[in-house]
Amino acid sequence: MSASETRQQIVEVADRLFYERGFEATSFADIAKQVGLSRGNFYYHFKTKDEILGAVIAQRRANTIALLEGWESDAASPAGRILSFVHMLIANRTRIMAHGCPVGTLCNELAKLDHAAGSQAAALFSVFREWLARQFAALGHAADADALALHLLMRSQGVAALATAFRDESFIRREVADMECWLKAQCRAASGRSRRSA
Amino acid sequence: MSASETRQQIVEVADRLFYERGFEATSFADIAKQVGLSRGNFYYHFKTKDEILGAVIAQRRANTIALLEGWESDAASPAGRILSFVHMLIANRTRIMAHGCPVGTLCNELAKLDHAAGSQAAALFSVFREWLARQFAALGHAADADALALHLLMRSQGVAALATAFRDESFIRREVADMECWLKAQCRAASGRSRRSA
DNA sequence: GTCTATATGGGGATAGAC
DNA sequence: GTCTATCCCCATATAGAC
Repeated sequence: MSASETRQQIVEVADRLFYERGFEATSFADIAKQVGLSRGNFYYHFKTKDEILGAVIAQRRANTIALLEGWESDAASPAGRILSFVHMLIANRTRIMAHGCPVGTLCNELAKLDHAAGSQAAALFSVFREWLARQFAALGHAADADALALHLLMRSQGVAALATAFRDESFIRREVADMECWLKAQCRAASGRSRRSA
Repeated sequence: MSASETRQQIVEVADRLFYERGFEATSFADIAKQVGLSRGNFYYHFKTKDEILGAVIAQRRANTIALLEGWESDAASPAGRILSFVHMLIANRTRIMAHGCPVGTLCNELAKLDHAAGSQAAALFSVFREWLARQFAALGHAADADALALHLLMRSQGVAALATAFRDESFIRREVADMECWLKAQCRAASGRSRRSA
């Protein structure tokens, strides 16, 4: 197998294990075993654990950007795009109830470890934040687009955290429905304002 | 020093370190050092790390119940009591921005470790949940008291998660203000309903 | 590019002297 | 109740043969 293919496999397995078990709890041996590699050979591809973490975060960032671009082309309206974000909670509910939000839990873990990559992990949130802010701006909320983006991110994080603790799928669905209501209210507020100013 | 005093000191130090650094990342040596105990002597008080975790969770549970009882006597109205809960985010903002919510981050970590104590940690959420539900019921929201309690818990978790990632105090204050608005709306909805049914 | 063998450090946990 | 000394395991990381 070529080096780049092996490297890619390592990153994919590490990505999954860091999510399912956490960064610290995942050992080189765990990753090497699932890739089908000896521990020794592992170091040919990655010198340190932090290097793998950096590659995993970079891949998550690229995947996130691709995901958002997909939503951008799938949905015509800003509101429809924001709904795609909200419905991610339902689409990924099983994994969320088992392991939480991949971004939120990684940020929390790295914050506690005082790890240098903490800011790069937090930047994954920024990718969502800026994309959501653009959608809210397009919706007519130019002035408070960032605050609305953060508010929705906040809700998704809260839902993920409690869904993990209580393993309650109906809670997720109820809160998603509440976010849909909230979003509709934001749409009305924006169109109401534009009518008044017209 | 008496055994019970030493034990209590161990639990307090472990509680703090589990919060600040995480459960797995905290070693016996870390705790022993801060208590001023040798590693060997440590095992006189606690046989396993899980035993310490159990004691820490039990203490957190007792502290939480005491906290809620304090709010119960401090504030006369259910709305005032709920506000005490909401304002906890501001009172603890510095620690939250550094290490997240003690309950949420512990639940997340234990979920990933597939640790047996995960359900006991989640029960800490239940203490808040049931207390909040009682306040909402007293407010006149008997039918959806639990859903409202979960909704507020969800928000506090979301705020804690993003506050840790972005270290943004103004975000916390803005979302707390939004929760106050939401709470007022719930009060109006309850009193409006009771007037109509009268 | 992959392997085995190994160095080194730290973790949890125990035994037994004081 | 506290200590030192020690065991064992597993972690990251390296060296060098193939």
